[in-house]
Amino acid sequence: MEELNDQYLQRRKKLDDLKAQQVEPYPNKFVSTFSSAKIRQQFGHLQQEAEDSTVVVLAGRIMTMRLMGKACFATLKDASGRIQIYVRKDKIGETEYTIFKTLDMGDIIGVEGNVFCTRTGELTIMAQKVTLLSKALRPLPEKWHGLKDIETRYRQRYVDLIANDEVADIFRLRSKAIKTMRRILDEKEFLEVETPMMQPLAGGAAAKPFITHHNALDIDLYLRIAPELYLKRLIVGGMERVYEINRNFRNEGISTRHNPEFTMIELYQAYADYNQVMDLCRELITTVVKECTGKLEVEYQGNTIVFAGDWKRMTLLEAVKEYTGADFITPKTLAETRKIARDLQVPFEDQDSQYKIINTIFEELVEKKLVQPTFICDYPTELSPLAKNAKNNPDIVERFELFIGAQELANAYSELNDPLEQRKRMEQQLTQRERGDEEAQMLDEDYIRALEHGMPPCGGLGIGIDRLIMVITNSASIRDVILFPQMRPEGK
RNA sequence: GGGCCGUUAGCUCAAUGGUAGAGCAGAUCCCUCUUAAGGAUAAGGUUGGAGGUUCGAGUCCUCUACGGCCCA
Repeated sequence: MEELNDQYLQRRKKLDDLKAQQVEPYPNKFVSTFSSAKIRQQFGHLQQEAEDSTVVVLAGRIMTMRLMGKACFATLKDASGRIQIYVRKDKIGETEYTIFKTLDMGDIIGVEGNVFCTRTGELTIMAQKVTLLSKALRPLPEKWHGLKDIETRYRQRYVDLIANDEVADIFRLRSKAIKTMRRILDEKEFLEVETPMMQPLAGGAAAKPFITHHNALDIDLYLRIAPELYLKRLIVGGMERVYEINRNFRNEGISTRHNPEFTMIELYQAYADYNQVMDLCRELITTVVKECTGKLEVEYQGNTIVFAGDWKRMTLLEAVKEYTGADFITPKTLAETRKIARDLQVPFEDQDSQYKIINTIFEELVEKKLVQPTFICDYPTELSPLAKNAKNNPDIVERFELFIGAQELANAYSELNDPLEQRKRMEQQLTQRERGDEEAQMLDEDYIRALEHGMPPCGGLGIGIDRLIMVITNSASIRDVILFPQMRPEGK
């Protein structure tokens, strides 16, 4: 345990004193009848110096105290907000007041009393009774500046939530966004399902997995990098419309946009193609933005993002041409492609194919410019082993990615349902894997067996929930929208 | 992985290479309409860690831990 400071010791002493006076510092339960928000709602009409005789019971954490001899104003914080209480010696009694005076900021108390409005117009509870519900042994951060230290905010999110009211707002919004998505999909008769997080093969995306071990079976298992292949097995099974909202795990770097575990919604709709999925994607996001922010415009990191109206749609090659000037719509040789990449100062490997280089150019130079909602379509087949070919071009698949605020928010395609083609693609991935591409996909024989039973034509979509929440809460870092972001362990 | 920046009291922040300070919080006292309450008094530090340079290091150098930003 870390060294104990004076304030901790002081509070420990107060704890002992309370026990000596037969005051239970950690009682089992407390029944409250009001929240701070409910009090504001029900008594907010009270004029200055007006009073209501209704008795309210409320619990919360003491955030500030203004002690004046025989009376004290304090601010309580509960899940719904803050409210002032007024504790007077002549109202609660001498012994009780003596105990009250020993309480500290950070302590959790219950208050019983009636509501009035002060001379200065602040809605306040006149306490008739105060009950200690939990003694806090550690001091609160500074009451005015809150907790600023970013490292402490992430490592000790509980302190962050106590000290900085706006933090909980972000997570309330996050919850609302997810509920909204569930509601929309439920209305469309999608079935919410849960598929394995621990998989014998990590499929469905190009990413490095975490590996764990099952002792009884004595096998290694992967934490999933995507639920895709399982959800599509359900489409084979006839579920027709399914979605899953849960964590994926990717064993990669940590940045303002990447956390090793992150939340995705993935959905699959039988008999749909990527164009229908595109409409659904837009509906989901605009509805979430509208219901969470009340508007269809969002300020994000200095830009105004407009969700109303049609969203820009362009092919990958069109986007590369528009934002870099490099024209691959007119076919180029590999040598010409390499030269263009060098001229644009985009790095590539000798074994990279032409489309891989074009994709790198896109990632390096184009993504950062896609601030307004933009659908990028028609990806190269070799980079999309689970997507169905475009009708007239075997090099291209029916796929789109959605970019908002210069980051990828969604990925979707018309799902490949030809088992023979799927086997060929997975075998190509295996070859790339053997050549050292750790992110190439694995060959999943059971998945191909499932396709061999016949999967209806199907559209699939994945939306990165964390990044969507970043946009609607104007958060610069993914850590601001994840309650407990991954951190290196504290060295002691 | 590379570059830059940061780490000082519980919290928020100061401090030309020359005695480590302030505000809040905490302690004691005064105070029954305060709201960053107010007034008085006293206290609170191994400056992230380990080395080094120097008469003298929070400050300069090296290493290291953790974090932030940018790049890959």
